[in-house]
Amino acid sequence: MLEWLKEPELNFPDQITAGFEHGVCVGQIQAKAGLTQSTVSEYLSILQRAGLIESTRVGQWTYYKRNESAFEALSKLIESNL
Amino acid sequence: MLEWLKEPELNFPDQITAGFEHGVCVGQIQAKAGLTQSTVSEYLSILQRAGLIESTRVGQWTYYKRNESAFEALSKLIESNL
DNA sequence: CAAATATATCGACTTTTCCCGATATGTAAA
DNA sequence: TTTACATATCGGGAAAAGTCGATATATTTG
Repeated sequence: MLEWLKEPELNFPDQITAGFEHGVCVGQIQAKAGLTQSTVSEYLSILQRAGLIESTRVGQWTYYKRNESAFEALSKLIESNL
Repeated sequence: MLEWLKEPELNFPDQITAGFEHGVCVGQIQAKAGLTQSTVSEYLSILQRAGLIESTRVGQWTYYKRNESAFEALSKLIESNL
C-alpha cells in the first residue's frame, strides 16, 4: 500500500470522486488490496499512528497519503543505524 | 545482536578463546542475550541464511560476524525503495 | 574410545500478528 | 429524519513468530 501511494494517479486510476491532493480513499485501496474493508481500515490507521501516512476526511471519505518527510527521516535513521 | 556485533571488542570483552577476526561465538551472544542456547543458535542461523552474518567454525566454537556488505546493500535498497 | 564442552536441530507451547465478520459511527442524499 | 454509503472499531479465530527443553551432532581432551 505504501508503495502504491507513491504514485496515486498511476495506481488508482479509478478514483473519480476527487483529485489526489489528499491521497486515496480507503475503498480504492481496499479494492486493490483484495482484503476486507475492516482489515484495510485498521491497517491504514496503524500506518497513520506510526506517522507514515496522513489522513484527511472529506465528506464521507477518508483520504490517505504518504508522509514523505517521515519516510526520509526513517531512511536516514536506517542508513545510520543499520 | 546485530547491533552488538558492530563492535565485538566492546560488547563482548569476556571472549578470551580467540581474537575477533571471525566474530563472536554463540555462547557469548547467548550470555548477553539472556535467552536459551537453542533460541540463540536458531536465531543466528536465520540471520546467516538471510546473509546478514557469516559463520566460521573454529574447533568446537562457531563464530559469527556481520556481513557489512549485505548491510550496505540493504541500506541502499531501503533508501531507494522506501 | 569415553567424557566434556559447544553448537545445532526438533517438537511443543506461548505470544504476537494477521485477517475476518459483525456492528458502530459519521456523512450525505432522498 | 430515514436511508444509503464510507469508514472505524470490536471480538475472535487462524497463521506466524518467538521461545523453550530435550536431544543430536561435532569437536576436543583425557
